[in-house]
Order: sequence, then C-alpha cells, then structure tokens
Amino acid sequence: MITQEIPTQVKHAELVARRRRQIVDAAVPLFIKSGFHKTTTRQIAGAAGFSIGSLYEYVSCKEDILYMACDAIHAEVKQGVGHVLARTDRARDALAAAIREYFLVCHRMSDHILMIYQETQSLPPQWRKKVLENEIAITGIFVDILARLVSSGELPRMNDKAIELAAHNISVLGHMWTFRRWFLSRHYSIDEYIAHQTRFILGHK
Amino acid sequence: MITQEIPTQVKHAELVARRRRQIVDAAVPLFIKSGFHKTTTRQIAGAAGFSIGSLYEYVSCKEDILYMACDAIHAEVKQGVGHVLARTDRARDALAAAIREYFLVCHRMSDHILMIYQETQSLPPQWRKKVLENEIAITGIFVDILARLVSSGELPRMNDKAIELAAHNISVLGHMWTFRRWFLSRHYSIDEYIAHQTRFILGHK
DNA sequence: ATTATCTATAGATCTATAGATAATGC
DNA sequence: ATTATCTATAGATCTATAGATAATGC
Repeated sequence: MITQEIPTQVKHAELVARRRRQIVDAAVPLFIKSGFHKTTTRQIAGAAGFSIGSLYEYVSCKEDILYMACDAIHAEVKQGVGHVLARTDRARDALAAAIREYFLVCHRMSDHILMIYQETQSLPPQWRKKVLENEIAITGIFVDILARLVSSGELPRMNDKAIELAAHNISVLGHMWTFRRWFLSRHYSIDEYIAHQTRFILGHK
Repeated sequence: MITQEIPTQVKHAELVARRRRQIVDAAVPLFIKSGFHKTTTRQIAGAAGFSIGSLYEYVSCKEDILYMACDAIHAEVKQGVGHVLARTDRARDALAAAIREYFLVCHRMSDHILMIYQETQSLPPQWRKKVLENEIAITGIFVDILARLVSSGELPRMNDKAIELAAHNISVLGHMWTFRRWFLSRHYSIDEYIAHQTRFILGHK
C-alpha cells in the first residue's frame, strides 16, 4: 500500500488512507485530461474537496500524487487480470482467455494506461523504479501462464527467454490498443482486435 | 519540410531553415534529458547559440519547437527504413531484413522515439495530428512489404485488416525496444531481440 | 534602409509553507 | 490540548514581447 511509503504528519492512519484515495481519484482524471505538468496542485485539491494546505499534509510534493495515481492504476490492472490466474485451466484456450481478459482491461483503462506511458518520466527515480516494477509484475502473470502451458505440452517448447519475451509482447500489444487507439478504434472493434491479435500471438494458425 | 508550416517574419528562407535546424538540434537532447515541460525556451536558445529574442523570430511558441523536433525524428526514422523498400526483393527474407533494419533504427534512435511517445500529448491538436500521421506513414512501409509478399505467395494469405494490424505490430514491437529498454537490454542484446521477435512475427516457425 | 539579433522585463503562473482557525477527543 | 484544515503569500519560475542595437546589402 502506498500509504506506508509517503510520510505525513497526520496521525489517524485511516484518515490518511481516505484522503489519499480522494487525492488519487481527483488527480487521475485531471492528469488524463491535461497531463501532469499542466495540472496544478490547486486543481487537485479543489477536485478532492479540500484546500491546497490540506493537500500538502498528505503528500510532500506534487510528484507523490503522480506516483500514487500510477500505483492505483496498476493495482486496478493487476486486479482485473489477476483473477484469470485463479482459473487453473490448463487448456490451450487458457492463454486466449487470459489475453482476452487482459485486453479488455486495457480497453476499459485505456486513458489510464496511456497516462502512465506519458508521465512515468516525470516521476523521481525512486518512484519511477516502483512503477516499472509494477509493469514487470503484470508481465509476470503472462510469463506464468505461458510457462505452465509449455511445461504441460499445450504449447510448443520454448526456452525461458522466448517465453519472457512473448509475455512482454502480450503486455505491449494490449497497451498498443491504448496508445494507437486513435487509429485502431477507427478500423477495428475491440473484439476484432482481440481476435486478430490472439491469432497473431498464437502463431497465425 | 517544416519550414513552410510555421510563420516567421524573417525573410531569408535559407537562414530560417538553418536556424530551425539549430533549434531542433539544440532542443532534442534537452527534451530527451529533461522532458518538454522542464526544458526552458532560454535553455534551447542558449544551446542553439543565440538569444531568446532571436528564438522567437523563428518559432511562434514553445510547442512549435516540439513539433519540429518530432518531425525531424520521424524524418530520420523514415529515411533509415526507407531504403529497405528500395530493394525490390520478393523473398520471404525480405520481411526479416526489413524488420532487422527497422529494429536497428529503433535501437539507434531509442531515446528519440521514446521522447515522441512521452511528449506527443504536449502538442497542440494540429501538430499532434501531423505527428500521428507520420507514425501511420512509417507503419505503411510495412503494410506495403507485407502486401507484396502475400500477393506473391511468399506469405500465407491474409486479408487487408490482418496485414494492416501485423504492420502495426511490427512498428510497435520496434518501439517496445525503446520503451522497455530499461528491462529488455538487461536480458537481451539487440541482435537476440531481433532474432526472437522475427521468429515471433513470422509465426514461431 | 532593411533585416536580424539582443537585452531587459511585463505579466502570468505555480509550488510549497507559515501562521491562523476550526474541529475533535480525552 | 491535540489534531486537522484553511487562508494568504513568499519565492521562484518561465514564456513571450517591446524596444534598442548590431549587421547586412543595395
């Protein structure tokens, strides 16, 4: 949880968590709309329903807010995809199902994922590192699925490096829907996109 | 050429072109290092070797500089890949060769391509549109190659939508090397990356 | 004379904090 | 009393331009 990582003078821990949630909920749409740099701390405080002074009781700088926003988005993506792993399905279709689930999450959270692509650079190194680790963790879900299917013989043999790269490819092809959406959505529905990309990933069969 | 699109009071056209090239050459490394918003117009003018006053004789606003920078980068990418098309090779290897050439351009221009991903949002709509059109033009190169190979029977039949999406995938998997480089380059050399991705794209054969 | 460049600054922000006020809980 | 919130603002920028100066070409 973010709450532990950013210092605050406020004692009541549950209040800190609540206010920070308010801050994130206020900030994300603003960052999506105007970008990090053009969004002011006053706007965020206003949208969250308190004053600029109070805002700074819960964060130490504007960058903290961006980090909390990125972290919350990644948490939601993880949660959206995570329950796919729960199904201990070993069928080859398990991969297609996981891809579908993940791509639908990317579709639903298109603006949010795009925002992370655009603003990660604005994070201080320590926060950026954490955000990139989250990205790896999400890719890791696909590494697991692929490895399982390969070892059970549902997918052709691949070495670890090939598996890892395939997992990155799946991650990125999901993101592609978000950062090329301005083009893709004019030519493909999300279902068409998923169908085509699944075929592409599984080897044009 | 950019030169025609941005108004200026300066008469001598060749001077305008030269100064704008200076501006772009000065701005790109600064944008890469600090991002668009944290780079000041003064820094750019200074790095270009003239004053802030002169800078504004050649651009009407800071965003113009970003647009010129993105445009110059895309021109270089196009040029780097374009000469692949010149070879009217119809062998199946033509695709592998084109992928290789393109991925090497992405490798060489890693920082530049990443910068475009991060800063396109900061462009005014009219400039953003042009930058995205450039992106489509580059993808178009792969559409052409794929279409040619399909129609000559070197690649299995695919409908137009599948071809177009495959071309986008190639473009984006090249970009992936730039925006996941912090991870990928620790695990794969660019040659390994190209080898794996070529196999992935051509269908895991 | 005309054109290009420079210096100095107007004007507009925006982040982060200090100090004052309001709300809470023992 | 202690804790949380608010108001007001210090301090630091930064973009873009106006007006003065230097360079160029007929």
